Amino acid sequence: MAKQHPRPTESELTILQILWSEGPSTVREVNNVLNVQKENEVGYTTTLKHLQIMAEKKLVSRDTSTRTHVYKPNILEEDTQKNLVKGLIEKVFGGSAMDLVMQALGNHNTSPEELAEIKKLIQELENKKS
Amino acid sequence: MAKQHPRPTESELTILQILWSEGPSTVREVNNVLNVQKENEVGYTTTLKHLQIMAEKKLVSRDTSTRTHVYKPNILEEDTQKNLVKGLIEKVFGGSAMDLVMQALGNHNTSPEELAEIKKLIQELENKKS
DNA sequence: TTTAATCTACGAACTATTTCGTATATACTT
DNA sequence: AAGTATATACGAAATAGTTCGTAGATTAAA
Repeated sequence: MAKQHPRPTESELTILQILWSEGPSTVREVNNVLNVQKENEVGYTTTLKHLQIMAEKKLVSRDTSTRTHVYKPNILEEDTQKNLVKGLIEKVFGGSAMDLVMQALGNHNTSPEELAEIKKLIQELENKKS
Repeated sequence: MAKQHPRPTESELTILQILWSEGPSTVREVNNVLNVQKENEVGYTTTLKHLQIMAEKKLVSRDTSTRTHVYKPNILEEDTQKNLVKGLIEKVFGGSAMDLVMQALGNHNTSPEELAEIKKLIQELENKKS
């Protein structure tokens, strides 16, 4: 059975995104990324604190062998997406994955190529069923 | 331009679900539903307080003409779903609605009928594009 | 080697959310 | 009418999340 990590908060999710896309990073690096993408400055120690708490929660692990610690995500981006989608489906769509899909497709621009890809996936799912 | 309601919290969302499915309800009624669906009892005044706050935030409106107030949702379920999906796509799927769809389809059981319905929607979207 | 820069740890303020007790008013029962 | 049940309002404790200042240690620069 897989371990049960607590659900990341908003801020934690933002930081996880950075770690997923940038790879293992120092507090300074994470903080820099935060400050280019956000309009409102985030203090260095704020980011530090977040990462420390995330380490306590085991959302990240860190290498403390050098003075400047290096943090890396301890959970997979895909698993996190999966959990959040699952939660949303249960919480807001009465358990119907399809309702969410319809909503997402209907209200957001999706290119013909993407639609084709989805069709391919549906095809595969239909084959698996039979 | 549409009005800007604050995003409902978890608890508020739970209560909104009840109002959407049950229609205009009293505090007592909402509280009863909460207590059958949840394992842990929720105090009456807790539910009352939630609804009062939600009224302040304009998430619900209430009829106070009788002693026992009647609350009804002030926002549409569909709009709320739309906002939450939009947020999730931006926050967790890098803006790609398709990634969310793939995730949702891949990880949850979807019946052949539902898949057919999604295909129909895709068809419509493709026609619209051309 | 003194000074400046940078790092972690820690505590604490501040805000948001959740929960409920108590007071007070109103309606219902007997 | 007296007593019980039920309603709203309000305050405030309890919990969770966010933000940052300050202290002390370590490294880099002058």
